Amino acid sequence: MPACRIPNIIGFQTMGEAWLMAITLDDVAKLAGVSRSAVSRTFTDGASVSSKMRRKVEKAASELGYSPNFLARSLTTRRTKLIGLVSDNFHNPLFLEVFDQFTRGLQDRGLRPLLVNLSVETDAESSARMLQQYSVDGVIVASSTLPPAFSKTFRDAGVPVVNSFGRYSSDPDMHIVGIDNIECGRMAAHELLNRGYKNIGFLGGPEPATSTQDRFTGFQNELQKHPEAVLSYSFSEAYSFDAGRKEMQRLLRGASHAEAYFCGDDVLSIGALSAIKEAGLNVPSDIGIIGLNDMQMSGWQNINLTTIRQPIAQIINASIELMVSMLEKPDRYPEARVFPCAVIERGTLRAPQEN
Amino acid sequence: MPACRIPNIIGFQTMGEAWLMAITLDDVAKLAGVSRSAVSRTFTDGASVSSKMRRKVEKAASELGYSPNFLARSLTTRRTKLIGLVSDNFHNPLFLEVFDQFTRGLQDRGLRPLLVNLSVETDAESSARMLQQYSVDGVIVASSTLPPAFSKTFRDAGVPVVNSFGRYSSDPDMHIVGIDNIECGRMAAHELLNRGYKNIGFLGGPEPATSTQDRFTGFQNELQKHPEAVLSYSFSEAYSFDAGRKEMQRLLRGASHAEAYFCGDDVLSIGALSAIKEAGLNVPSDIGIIGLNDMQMSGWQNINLTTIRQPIAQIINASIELMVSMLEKPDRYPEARVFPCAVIERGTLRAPQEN
DNA sequence: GAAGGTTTTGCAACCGGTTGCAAAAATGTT
DNA sequence: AACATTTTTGCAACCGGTTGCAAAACCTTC
Repeated sequence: MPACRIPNIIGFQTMGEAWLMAITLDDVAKLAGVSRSAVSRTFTDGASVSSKMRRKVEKAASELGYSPNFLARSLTTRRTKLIGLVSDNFHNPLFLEVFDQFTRGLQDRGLRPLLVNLSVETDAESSARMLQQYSVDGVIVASSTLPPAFSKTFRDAGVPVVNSFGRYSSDPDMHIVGIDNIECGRMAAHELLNRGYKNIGFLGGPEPATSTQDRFTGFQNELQKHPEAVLSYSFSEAYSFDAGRKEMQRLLRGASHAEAYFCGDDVLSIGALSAIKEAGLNVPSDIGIIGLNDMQMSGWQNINLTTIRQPIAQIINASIELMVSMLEKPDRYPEARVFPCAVIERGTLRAPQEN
Repeated sequence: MPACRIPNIIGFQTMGEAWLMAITLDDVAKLAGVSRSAVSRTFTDGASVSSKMRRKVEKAASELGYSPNFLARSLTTRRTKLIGLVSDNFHNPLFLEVFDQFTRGLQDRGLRPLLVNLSVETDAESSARMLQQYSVDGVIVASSTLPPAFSKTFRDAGVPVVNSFGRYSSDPDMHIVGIDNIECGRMAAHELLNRGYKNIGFLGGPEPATSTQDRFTGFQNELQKHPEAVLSYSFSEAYSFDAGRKEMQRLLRGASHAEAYFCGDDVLSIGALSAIKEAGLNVPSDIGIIGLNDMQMSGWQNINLTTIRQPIAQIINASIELMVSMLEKPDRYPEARVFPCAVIERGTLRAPQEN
C-alpha cells in the first residue's frame, strides 16, 4: 500500500490487494454521529439543516475528505449535469475556438461536456443511445454540416437538444442558433459587386451541406439583381485547406477564372490563396478572395484574409443559455436565434470602386 | 403530450405535466415475465443466460426500446468508462488534431472523454475533486505546459492518470508519454549547425514551462560542442502566433539578429515568419527558422515550415493504451514512453553547407 | 427412473446517494 | 406552564442497476 495513496483508505483486502475506497455518506454519518439524511442534506442546497448540524457534518466530512458522488446522486435527482457536445468538425481550426468557448461556458455553469467526435462512420442512432445511457441532461450539436435529421434523433429520444451552427429556419422544430447563411451569401455578393468585380465566382464547401446551399442561394439572388455580373461556381470536397487549394488549382488551370471568389469558409480560402500564390498570381491585384468565419488565423498578418465574421462567441453563449433554460423547462417552445455577420476588411479584396 | 415524444411514455402526471420516463430493467422484466436479474444478465456480457431467456428478454427490450443505464450500473461495477481529458492548450491548432485523435481513440475502446478546459484560474484541486465526483475511471492530462504537480493531484486522489505530452523522466512516478525535449533541442541545434549557421538563436516558448527549459538545455549542450557558434536566446509569453510575432519583431529591431532561430513551437514559428516577412526580409535567404511539432498547417504550401515532427498519433495511441492497461491493473508500475522526433525538411532553412 | 452433476434462474442485499413522511425538538404565543 | 406552530431530524423506501447464493431446472449416465 504505497504511502502516496493517502488521504483516505478504509482499506479492504481482496486477493491480497489493497484498494482505495471512496468515502461515502455513511462514513461521514457514522463519524459525525448523525443520520445519513443529515449528511445528504448538508450537501444539497436548499435543504433544511440547522447550523449546529451543518457544522458537525462539515467537520466530519472535511476530516475524511468526503465529497458526494454525483452519479449516485443523479439516480434520484435525475440530473447529471452532463451535456453531450457532439461535433464532426475536428479539422477546421475554427472549432478549436468553438470547443474552447463551449467547454469554458459549460464549466462556468457547472455543466460537464461529454465530447462526442462524430466521424463519418458512426451513426446517429448509436451516439444518441450512448448519450442516453449516460443520462446526459442535454445535447449540443455543434456542426454546420450535419443534417438536421441528426439532431432530431436526440429530440425524439426525449433529450433536450440545441443545434449550434445549424441551419436557420423561420419555423424551427428545435432550438437552433447560428447565422443566416442566405444573408451571408448575399452580403458576400454585395461586397464583391461593390468593389467593381464583374466576373465573380462561388467556391463553396461540400455541395450537400445546407450551409453551402444557403450561401449559394443568397449569393445567386444578389447577383441576379446585377445583370452585368457573370457568375461561375463550383464546390470543394470538404471544408479544408487541401480541398480549397485543389479546387482553386483546377480553376486556375481552366480557360478563364473569375476576378474574385467567395469561398465557403476561411480555411478553404486559405487553401485557395495558397494555390493562387503558387501559380504566381497576386492577391488582391490579380484575384480577390473573401472568406467566411473570421477564425483567428485569418487575422494573422501573413494571411490577412478579408472575410465575413461569424460571431461565434455570441452563438456559443446563446446556445448554452438556451440549453440551460431548457434544463429548467424541457418543453420550452423551440426557438431560432440568428446572429448577424459582418464583413471584416483586410487585404484580399481590392478597394471599392467609384462607379 | 406531443406525438413526437414516442416511442416510450409510461407517462406519469405531475403538476399537469407529462414527462418522458426512461424504460427501466423492471419494465422489461415485467413485460418478459422474468426476474430483474435475468434482464440484467442478458445485458452484461460474461453472464450466464440460456438462449431461450435471452431471446425472450431481447424481444421485450427491443419492444420497449430499452438500453441499460450506465450510471446506475457504474454504482455496483465501479466502472463508468468515463475518462477525464484535461488540457490547457485550447489555443494551439495542434491540439485540435490532438482532441480529434484522443476522442476517436477513446471512443473506439468504448471510453467516453469528459473534457476539462483548464483555464488559468481553475485550480488543480477543484478539477480533481470534480472528476472524482463523476467517478471517472481515469484521467489523461494532455499538456506540455502544466506543471507535473498537477497530474500528481489526480494520482494522489487515487485516480489512474497518464500524463500525455508531459516531461520525460528516467525515473517516472507516473505514466508519462511524450518526447525527449532535450534531444529535440539538440536535434534542432545540430540541424542548424549542419546548415552552416553560426549566429544562432533560440526563441523559446513560455520560460517556466519544462518543455521550454528542456529544449533550451539540449540546444545549448549541442552548441557548446561547437565553439565557433554564437548563441542568443529569448522567450515568448505563450505558445501563440502573436507571441512569436511580437518577439521576432523585437529581435529584428535590435542591433543584430541571428542568422537562424529554433522556435519553441510551430505556431510560434509562424508568428515569427510573419514578423520577418513584414520587415521585408526573406526566409530562408535572410533568416532561417526551424519549428517544432509539425502540425498540419506547417505543411500548407503557403507556410511550408521546416520543423521537427512530434509524433502525436503515436503519443496519443500510447497514452490511451497505457490508460486502458491501467484500468485493468491500477497498480501497474509507472512507465515513461518516449517517442523519437524527426526533422521535416521544408522551405524555411537554407540547404546544408559543405564545409 | 433415480442419482449425480451442471447450468440457469430468482431472491434479496447492495452500490451511494435523495426524499416524503412522521416523530422530535425548538420556538412562539397566551 | 400549557399549547400551537414551525423547524429539524431520522426512518425507510426508492433511484436503476449488479451479484452471491441457494433453489430449480436441465442433462447425463447407469
